[in-house]
Amino acid sequence: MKKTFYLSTPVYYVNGAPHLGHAYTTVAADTLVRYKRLSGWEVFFLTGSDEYGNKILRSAKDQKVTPFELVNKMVERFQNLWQTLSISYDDFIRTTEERHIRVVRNVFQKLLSQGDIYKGKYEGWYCVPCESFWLEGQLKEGGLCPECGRPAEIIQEESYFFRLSQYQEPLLDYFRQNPDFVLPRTRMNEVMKFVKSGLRDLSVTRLNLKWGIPSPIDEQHTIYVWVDALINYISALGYSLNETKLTKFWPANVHLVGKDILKFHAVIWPALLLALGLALPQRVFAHGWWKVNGGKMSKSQGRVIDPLQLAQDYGSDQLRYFLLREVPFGQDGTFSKSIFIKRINSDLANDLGNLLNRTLPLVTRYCQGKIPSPGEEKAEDKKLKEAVGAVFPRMELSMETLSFSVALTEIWKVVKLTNLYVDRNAPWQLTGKENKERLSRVLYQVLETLRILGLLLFPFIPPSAQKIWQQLGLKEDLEKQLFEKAGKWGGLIPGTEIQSAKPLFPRIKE
RNA sequence: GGCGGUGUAGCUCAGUCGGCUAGAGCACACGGCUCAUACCCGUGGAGUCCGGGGUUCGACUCCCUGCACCGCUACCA
Repeated sequence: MKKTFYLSTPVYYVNGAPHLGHAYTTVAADTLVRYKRLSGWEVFFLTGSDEYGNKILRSAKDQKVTPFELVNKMVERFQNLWQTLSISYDDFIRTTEERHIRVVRNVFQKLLSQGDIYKGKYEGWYCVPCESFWLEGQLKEGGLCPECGRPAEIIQEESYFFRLSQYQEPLLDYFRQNPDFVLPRTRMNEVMKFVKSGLRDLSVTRLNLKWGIPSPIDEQHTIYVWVDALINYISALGYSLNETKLTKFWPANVHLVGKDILKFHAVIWPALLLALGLALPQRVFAHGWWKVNGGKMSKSQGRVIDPLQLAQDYGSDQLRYFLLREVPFGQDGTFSKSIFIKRINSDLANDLGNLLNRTLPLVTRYCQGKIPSPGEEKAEDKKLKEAVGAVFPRMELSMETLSFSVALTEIWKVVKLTNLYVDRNAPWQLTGKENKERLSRVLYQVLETLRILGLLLFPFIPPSAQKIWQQLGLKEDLEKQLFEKAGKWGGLIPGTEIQSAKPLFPRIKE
């Protein structure tokens, strides 16, 4: 039986258009699952949309549409972006779907009946005009609402609570036994500290919120959006309805999240799972943010990057590559057009694209456009071949910890080495009859390396990798390959006709 | 305030157990090549390794201290 791999992105809150951060999480997720598929795993890759809550209600009012019309429109934009970015998700779950709502209500009911959810009173600062609760620390000086600036007041309301406090010790036990549960490590420390400092029970319903899932026994109370949203990870697998997929894929191998929503995934979600008697996910990975002009991305300050626009202007693989290569996954990064363009030109156009594009014409010219036969292997040939082979174990190591930039650096070492190999062996000088065999060997070496590079790069830049294969005359679908077979040196069959060279990554003029 | 982290070439960062002239990529300068997307290859310059003190035969690496910056400190999708 195949090993299974279940990876999720968050369900994205669709009160606005997707921005670079959404693209970042999803591209990273897609790359990881593509890598796993090539490694022979059976993958379930889930993404989706979170569609309830006050903010959406308000956005809808502002735009004079119904909330449902708003989220439908936004979901379409997200899905359109995913298609543009070659995102290969297996399922897209919307929290407004019946299959999700039923599960959320079942979960609520179960927790209620076993005493993990109880009825109590919630007390807090409340702004009446905004209909929002605030924490004391969030209020502006003088107890003013941070949103409208009017005074907030303390009110009490009935609410259902989840006994989060009960799970403090079990959570800590789990953390201690799985020190890599949260990555990067510094985030694990933060979570650990937070839990140690004491957990309070969590209010999991809101009164009079009209855009949400009503609790099963008390329709006045709407289930708190976070609880609703987190459950998507099991509702998509049919928890409490049809559990075939749940049995197969649960627990999740990785929940990929932005660092802003780490605690929900590393504390509240595991606690809910413990209460439900389900296994805990293996890993939660919190990645960093892209900063623009030195600050956090924000609409009000005009610091929003539209990933769709970038993909349309410069290419979707170019964007995928940049996001994963430029910054170590987990750290914050800086986005600017000029950094972006430099990276693309230097790595994709000059190093990789040009390698392919300088080699193919030689094959056309000296080998009648056909893959030559390898012939005798010299020491330097062997060196290149071994360097190519060495990438696989290194890549496995780095992908294990989601170190995409490291994996790409490893691949690029081979790209550079191959360019060097071409220079050293100068195939364009091996034109005489006496050199024919050597010429064949040299070109075969480079072409075969390019074939394997295509395979290695497929998780990162899928359509471009496929184009590399096409230009090499390969007709197979990269999606259906396995590292185990296709990663073996010698896959190119001499005599195969190559295609004419076409620049893969045109240089971008600044 | 508490806890955690960071401070290394112009820029972004690597530097495992403390050990010979501190590294990479990009940028810059010069040279080579001319198959190619004016590309690729080679050579080179520069760094008080945040400041101060200590341990040690020896510290970028360990300890103390000062400064600067960043993160977390629950109901913000």
